[in-house]
Amino acid sequence: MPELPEVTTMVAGLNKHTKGLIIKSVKSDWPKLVRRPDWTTFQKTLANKKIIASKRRGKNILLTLTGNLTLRLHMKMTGHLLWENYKKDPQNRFIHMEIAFSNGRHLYLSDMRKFARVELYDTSNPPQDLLKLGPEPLDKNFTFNKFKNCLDKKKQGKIKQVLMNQEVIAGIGNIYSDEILWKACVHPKQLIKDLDETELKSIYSNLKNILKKGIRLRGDSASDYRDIHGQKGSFQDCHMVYRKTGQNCPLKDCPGKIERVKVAQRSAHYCNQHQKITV
DNA sequence: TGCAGTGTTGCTTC
DNA sequence: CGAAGCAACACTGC
Repeated sequence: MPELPEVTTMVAGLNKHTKGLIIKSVKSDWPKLVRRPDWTTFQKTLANKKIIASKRRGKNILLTLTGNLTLRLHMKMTGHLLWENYKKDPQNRFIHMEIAFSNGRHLYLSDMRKFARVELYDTSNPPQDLLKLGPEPLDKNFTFNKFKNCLDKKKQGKIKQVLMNQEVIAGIGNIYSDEILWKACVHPKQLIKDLDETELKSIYSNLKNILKKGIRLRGDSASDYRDIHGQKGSFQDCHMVYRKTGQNCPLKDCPGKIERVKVAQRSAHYCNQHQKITV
């Protein structure tokens, strides 16, 4: 599930522990997770490369390596990275790749469902889908006007689906979009064209605030996510709607109940009283 | 017991 | 072109 806050937390951990380390070898019991180049070339190319720094772009982890190379990791649904001496936890059993460093330490990729994808490319020639990502929502340059312009491209779209569209804004997934819309008092199926200025402003500011809160709490471990030490984040303790179907709305004095609907084949959770569709 | 549901994305189809 | 459906995989919970 790693969304922007979880990926941010992982990248911070990588920069603390793996910066400057030299890769000795790479192993995998599921080489299929490497998209390109082919597994043998991947192994050979990585050997003796140094990690210069790690960064995040959307939900992607990008490791800048020597040799003008970038190692891209996408955790998809259930992937997370684990550093040497990580905490034992049932979610940390699914190790499918191991990077050994010349100082004897290791970085592991655990992924129950094996959806995670790894890609090594020339930094000057990044994959198309990375280039197509929308702006970073926590960027200083991501102003309210930028936000409105992004949404304008999807006038007929439903707000939840548009918030999760990585080509519109990068990094938001199912959990954070539900929480943002609950706080902004907007129904997940509300069409972009029917949002008024007040609602847009509220979505914009809550989007920034809730993602920042997710980062402060080191991510959401309601399910499988763990940080690189194998430890849980705590955003799940602050869920207002996500997977709370049937419960009372936690908003002060709101008599509503939490309901679940499908939006673009994903489950959306919302309050049936203070998140109404308006036209 | 069995099958629907689960955080994401990209490919195929219409 | 865009949107919808589904596959990739393994586990949980009804």
